[in-house]
Amino acid sequence: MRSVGGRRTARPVDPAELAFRAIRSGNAFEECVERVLSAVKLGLVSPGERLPAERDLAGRLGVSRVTLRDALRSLADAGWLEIRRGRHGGAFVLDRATTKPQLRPVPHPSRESIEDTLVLRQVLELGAVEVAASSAVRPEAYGALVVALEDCRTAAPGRYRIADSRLHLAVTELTGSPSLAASAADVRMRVNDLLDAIPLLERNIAHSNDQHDRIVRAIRRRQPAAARAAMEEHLAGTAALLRAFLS
Amino acid sequence: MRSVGGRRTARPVDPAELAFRAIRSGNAFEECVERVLSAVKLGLVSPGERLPAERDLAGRLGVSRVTLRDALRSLADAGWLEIRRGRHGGAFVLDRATTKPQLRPVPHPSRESIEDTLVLRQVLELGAVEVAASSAVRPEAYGALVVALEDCRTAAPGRYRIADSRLHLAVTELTGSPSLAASAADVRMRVNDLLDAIPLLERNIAHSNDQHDRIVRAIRRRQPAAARAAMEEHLAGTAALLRAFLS
DNA sequence: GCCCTATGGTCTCGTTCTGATCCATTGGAT
DNA sequence: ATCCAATGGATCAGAACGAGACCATAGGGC
Repeated sequence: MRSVGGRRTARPVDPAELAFRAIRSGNAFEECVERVLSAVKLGLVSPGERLPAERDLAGRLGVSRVTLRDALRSLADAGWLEIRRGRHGGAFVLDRATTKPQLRPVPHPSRESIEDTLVLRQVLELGAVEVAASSAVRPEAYGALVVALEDCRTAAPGRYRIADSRLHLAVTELTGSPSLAASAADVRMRVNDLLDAIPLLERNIAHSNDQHDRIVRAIRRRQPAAARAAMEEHLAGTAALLRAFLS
Repeated sequence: MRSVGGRRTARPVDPAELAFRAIRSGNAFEECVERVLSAVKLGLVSPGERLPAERDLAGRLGVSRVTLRDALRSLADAGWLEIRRGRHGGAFVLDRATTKPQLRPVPHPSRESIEDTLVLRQVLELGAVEVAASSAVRPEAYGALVVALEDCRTAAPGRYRIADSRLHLAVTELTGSPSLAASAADVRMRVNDLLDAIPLLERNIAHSNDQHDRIVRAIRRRQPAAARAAMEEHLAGTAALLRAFLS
């Protein structure tokens, strides 16, 4: 926990702000766009794959079909999806979607906001990798992990961010805790937004892949402490990068 | 991490379910009731204290004043709040609110749901206590922690649950990360709902208070490893209790 | 005693969201 | 060739929700 402690002069969170934080971050339409876009950006649906049918997806998201359709159409207009009709139709993720450059230049995040994100990520991902490495799972459950690892190694630079996200999420999925995986996915989106603001160096990718190897190996050998240590080192690298570039 | 690993045969989380989980858990009214009730049940507002003014609170929650008022009125009808008009009026938490028995007999939670909650809690609270113990904070920041600790020691049995929640949240607030504190508050509510289903033993309370002492001492001495170990033991106790009673 | 201010109480209007129904398109099964 | 099933496309009535204006009430300052 060296990477977080020491350098921070934390101001405690105000209980009132904690209790009465916002319930709705926007309207249903915007939240739908956000959610579907996240699924693409996190590699949870790959190019060429189809989203669930509108009626099904609207049900899962707890939103009316009309609202969902608005969101899908606007994503299609923006070049992320292609919507096809008829039997075996649906909303398909376009190939170019994965290499789309960031359009909206997001406002510079505050120092507090960056720390907030990094601390939460550290807690969730360190905890998750430890749980993943200490749970008893059937050997074939590691399949997704291995695939994601290989994907990171072979991914073109433009697709690296997605492959990396997919691998990290595969770790949290191994914990078997849907809530933990969901929280990790949320914070990973926030990290990705931060990462969009800084350059992606070839050298860092190679380094990351070595660390990924160590992490996955420790998980498969069921060595929680080693997995945690490897993940800690991995996260510290990104965190240092972000702190340096965004302050 | 012994308390979680080993006994579980985790089934990995389905990526599609992760990506397309629900956006809205209910309507705005219900979420308002939920949120305000949480604030009371978690001890974030104490009996006799006033909630923020309607206009202010509605703004914080991102909800219209009409909707918020509906929620407040229904909580007043249910005996949680007293609403007073005029200058220095507002919604005040009633004293009896803290000892209200659980009304709705919640459906028996599934085994998966219990594990989900316990795993997430373990990850968040262990991570938080480690961050809290390794952060540099001004000494007076520990004030809330000490008050909450003392409150646990002196609380009547009917109020113990609230004092305990307040202490655990004080730890997460010390991390300085609003998102982490918010996630911890959410999962703590889920834990409390589980705890409502099992008896509260005098012996367990005494034991818990000893562990609370150790945790707070380690935090104030800035010993992350000791704090984590103490918290791990503390959480394992509750987890074992819940697993035993709810299966 | 009067007025001012901070609060809850009420009303109205416009927007968003939902639920439901029916239509259009496509590709496979018979 | 025909039918059928699985999908997207379109529309509408009504409920939920939000923004704002205005009223009512209580307490404090002058």
